[in-house]
This record gives sequence, C-alpha cells and structure tokens, in this order.
Amino acid sequence: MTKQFSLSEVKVSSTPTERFEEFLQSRGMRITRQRKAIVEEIFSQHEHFDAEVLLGRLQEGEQDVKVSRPTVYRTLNELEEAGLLRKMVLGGRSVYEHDYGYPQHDHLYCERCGDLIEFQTNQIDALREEVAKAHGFRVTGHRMIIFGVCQSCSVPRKRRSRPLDLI
Amino acid sequence: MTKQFSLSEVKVSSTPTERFEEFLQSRGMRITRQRKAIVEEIFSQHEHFDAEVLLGRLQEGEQDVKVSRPTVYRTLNELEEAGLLRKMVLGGRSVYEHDYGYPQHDHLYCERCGDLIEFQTNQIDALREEVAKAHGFRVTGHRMIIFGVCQSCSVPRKRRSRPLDLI
DNA sequence: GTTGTTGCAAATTTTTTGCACCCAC
DNA sequence: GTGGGTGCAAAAAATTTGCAACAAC
Repeated sequence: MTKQFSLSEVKVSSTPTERFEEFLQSRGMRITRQRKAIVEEIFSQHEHFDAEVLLGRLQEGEQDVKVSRPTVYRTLNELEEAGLLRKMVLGGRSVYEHDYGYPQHDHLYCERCGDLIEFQTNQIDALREEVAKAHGFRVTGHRMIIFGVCQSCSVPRKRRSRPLDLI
Repeated sequence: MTKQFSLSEVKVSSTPTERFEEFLQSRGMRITRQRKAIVEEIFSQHEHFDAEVLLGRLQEGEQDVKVSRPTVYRTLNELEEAGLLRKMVLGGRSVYEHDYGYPQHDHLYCERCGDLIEFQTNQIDALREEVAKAHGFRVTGHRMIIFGVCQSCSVPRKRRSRPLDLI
C-alpha cells in the first residue's frame, strides 16, 4: 500500500505537484507534461532561482519533455497564484523561492555578493497586523528585505584607513 | 543678507538641489541644466513617481530645458546614489520617492488600486539590528512592503456569499 | 472532438549604451 | 579648451503575446 488514504476520503495533498494539480483542476486548467516537469524541477531542490536559471535546468541534458521559455514564464505565474512560489524582485529580475511547506520568512540581501539569506522572527506578524489595522487594510502578505553586507564580504583584505565608500 | 553662513564657514545644505550639487561636485560631475530641472521637478511635489511619469512632467508644456529619457534614467540613478531618492520595484517598474529631509518609513501597497500608503514604526529598526547582528550583517538599509487591500477597495458593492478568490 | 496549451517568432516594456555634438568648468 | 554630459537612435534584457499546431480531457 503506497497511499495512506483511500480514494473516498478527503484528500490532503502533501506534495507540491499534487497541490499544483489540484489548483489546476479547480480552475479547469490542464495537467500537462510541461507543467509537471517544471514543478518537479523547481521542488527538487530548495534554492532561490529565476526564470532563466530554471529554463537552463529544464533544457540541459536530454530531457524527455521540451519546455520553452514562454511556458516557463507562464507556469511561474501560475505557481505564484497557486501559492506554491513567492516572487521578489532583485536587481531587475524576478527571483522565486518555495512558498509551500516552508515557513514564512524574510531575507537579508548582501549587496556585494548577491547572497540571499533567510531569517525568521515572529515580530513581523504582529507589526504587520498592527499597521494594517491602523489603516483599515486587509493584509494578504508582506515582503521585507534587509540590505547590507554579509559577514564574509565585510572581512577586510587589508587594513584600510578609511571605508571604501568614502574614497 | 540672504545667506546665514559666510563662504568660509562649513556649509550645511538644506535643499535637495544644494545637496545634489554638493554630491556632484564631490564626484567631479557637472551641474547641468538638465540635472537641475530634474531635481527641481522631483522635489516640487511629494509623491511617488516612476521614470515615465517624471519624463512626462519634464516635457509637458513649453519647458526651457529639454530633457531626454536617457538623461532621466541616468539622473535618477545618480539621485539614488546621492541618497536623495529611494527606489523600489512595484509591478515591474521602478518607483521612486523622496529620501531626503523625510522620515524613514515603509509602505502598504493596495493590490487592487495600486495605492501606496506610507507608515512608520520604530519597531523595524530594532528588528533590523537584531537580525543583522545574529547573521553578522552590516546593514545599509531595508525595504518592507505590506501587501493587501486598502479600505476603500474592500468596501463591498453587494453582499457576497463567498469571497472572490474562491469562485 | 473540444478546448486549453505549447512553441515559435515577434512584440512589448523598461532601461541602458554608443557616439557625435554640446556645454560647464 | 577639455572632459564630462546630452540627445538620438539603437541595443539590451526581461517578459508577454498572437497564432497555428498539438495534446489533455
């Protein structure tokens, strides 16, 4: 027996693929080989990525399914709508990350090496609600990025008499 | 006497234009009519704007200075570097706001009407430092946007039995 | 068989760049 | 006068779209 639930029971989807397929079905959209390939590629590893990187991963080697650039873009939008991906814009391109089966978090962004580090704190939720209430807003989400320089990038190579940005 | 300080005293700039000119001089860049026109147009009103809107404002009517699109983009970058403007990306385009002589704040963004509302709280600074310290980050700034639906957009036209996103 | 989906090529949108002429210093 | 700045046109980069062929239901 490979499944825990029989067909007549209420199905609680556990994998991103399942959840995406439910989303598609609920909208009368089709489960295609391309969409399957994209979701599986995305959730095969937990990293931040952009459309171009994903396309590269889908096209490298001999894949059984061909996926084009427009389809990648279209499917990324669908996955975002389905609540499986979160999008943010960094340096002019859209960067995605998993937003399913993964705790809510925010980011530290190193302006020097581009590294994106996740952090989590419960303080943001409270703040979010407080602010929203004060303005009569109904919150659907938030995005917070702290910009700066990460530890390894701020290790000085040589002793400097003045910081870089004053030169 | 129109100035409070003599030429030999340390100058404390008060207007955005002055500050930008100091920035330019410190970099060996020139104070041109175009750059002047752009700064003055931007700081003549306190609103969020994007490159296209600004260009429109600079070109409408009979202006004494002609400013082209590339110059607008180049100057916006300079103003950001000078610390006079803050940039954020919303809906695929860069949106700017004043970042000089104006208190630090963040935004509520209405996903329905696109309205951008400023809010301020001292809680974010503390949070920022706390998180940064924990990760060995040197913070240079942050950006926080709360997404949702504003009060006027969430006023129901008719009584609905189910929320929109379930249809 | 219908109707949504895909790939292709082309279009769009936003922003940047090369370069000859121009002007601030 | 000299070197940075500007406008123009063109390029670049990211993303979207029209459409005919295709495939999921």
